[in-house]
Amino acid sequence: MDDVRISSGRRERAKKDKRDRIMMAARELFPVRGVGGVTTQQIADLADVAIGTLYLYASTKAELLIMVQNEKFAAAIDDGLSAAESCSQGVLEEIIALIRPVVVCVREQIENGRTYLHELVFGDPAEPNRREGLALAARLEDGIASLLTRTDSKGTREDADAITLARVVTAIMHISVTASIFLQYTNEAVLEDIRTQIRAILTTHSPVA
Amino acid sequence: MDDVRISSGRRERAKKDKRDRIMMAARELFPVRGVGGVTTQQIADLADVAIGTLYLYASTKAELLIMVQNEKFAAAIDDGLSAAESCSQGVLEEIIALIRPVVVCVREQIENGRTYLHELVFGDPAEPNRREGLALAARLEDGIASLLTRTDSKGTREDADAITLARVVTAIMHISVTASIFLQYTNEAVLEDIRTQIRAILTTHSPVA
DNA sequence: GCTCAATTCTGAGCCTACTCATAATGTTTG
DNA sequence: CAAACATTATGAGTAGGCTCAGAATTGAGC
Repeated sequence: MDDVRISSGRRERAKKDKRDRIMMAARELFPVRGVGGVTTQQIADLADVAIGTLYLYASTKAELLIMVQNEKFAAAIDDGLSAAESCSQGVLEEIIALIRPVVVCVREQIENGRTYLHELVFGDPAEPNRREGLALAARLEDGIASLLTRTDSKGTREDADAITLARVVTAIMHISVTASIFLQYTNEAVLEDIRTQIRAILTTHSPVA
Repeated sequence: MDDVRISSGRRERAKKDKRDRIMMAARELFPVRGVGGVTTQQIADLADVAIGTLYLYASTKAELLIMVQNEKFAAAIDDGLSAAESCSQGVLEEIIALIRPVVVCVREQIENGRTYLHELVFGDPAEPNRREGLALAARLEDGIASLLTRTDSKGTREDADAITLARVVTAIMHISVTASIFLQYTNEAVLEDIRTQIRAILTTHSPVA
């Protein structure tokens, strides 16, 4: 897939097999015990590979988590995009509709969710899975941006502004989902809080001088 | 200070001494090598206490970092507050003036800075030093909020909105300073990026429906 | 089939944050 | 002053993420 040499069948198949087993093991263990409750050794054992091998396929425990969470994240974004589609209660609610599945998904196993978000933002953007996760985040941001441009049919807002505002919305969401203070909140309470912030940034008209 | 019993001198003094030595050791080592480049053992050695003792005074390595960074953070906020005071180029620039020292301070040793911010937001808010750090963050947010209310002499904006917007500004700053993508940027580039985002949220007027 | 190089796998071992049973030190009481 | 109690200090030990020197496997050339 990424090498010029015609790599022989057996090898490739064995590698794919291992990769799959590792992914499956991670997919099974992380949700149940949480990142902190699983050791890489346990994942290696369940995948039936040596610990060293595990680290041949994922350079980091976080990378492993990202692999797993990317799938859920992607699904949530898809849900959000179509939910936003069939929602005509104004930009604010459209954005919320888009965001809701993501917030719910991240908070479903909050430990994994917040670690995931943190690792995406904080970790090495070169690592392949992180790249993919960042691409997903970009997809989300684009979705928000297009909601902002579309509804603004009066032509008041520039496209650049929409993108910028989308970034801000993302930042708001990130903090509201990640910060410890909100851990005890219900999903709806968090969403309400996010709604308040988005409303504020969409309403403002200031003398920016 | 926090106990009813009249605790006798020697004990108290010894404790204060140790606390001070630990603080000094952390203050000396973290900036030079970065959080990741220092072991708790090294700090304990320099402070001339056993490793176990270290953990009697700081429950975590992160706590230790927070202790040290809180001081810098506090100073930066003070700088920012007075800079914002003597700046009359409109809200936007006032906010930037307020924020600039904080951004600079956090990015001075970026590893420590971003770890600090993350630990503040992510860690257990009950731990004493984190409490203090969060109080500092609140101080910053209040500063921003009051800039927003003050300049808005037309009475357009509610106080509640100002506080909400201040939270948003904080979120923007947090991400722009923490995310790996911005690591290579210069301080001014980061500030320019933050400026763009704040301008966007202050300019918008949308049909919120 | 056999040799040799390239690739992949392995797990003992390293590093470091953090704990906890025990020792040392200080304080109060008789 | 000694005994009894309370507080604080100690560092060997534990746990878990991650590495790396060597073993095992595979495919190519003959």
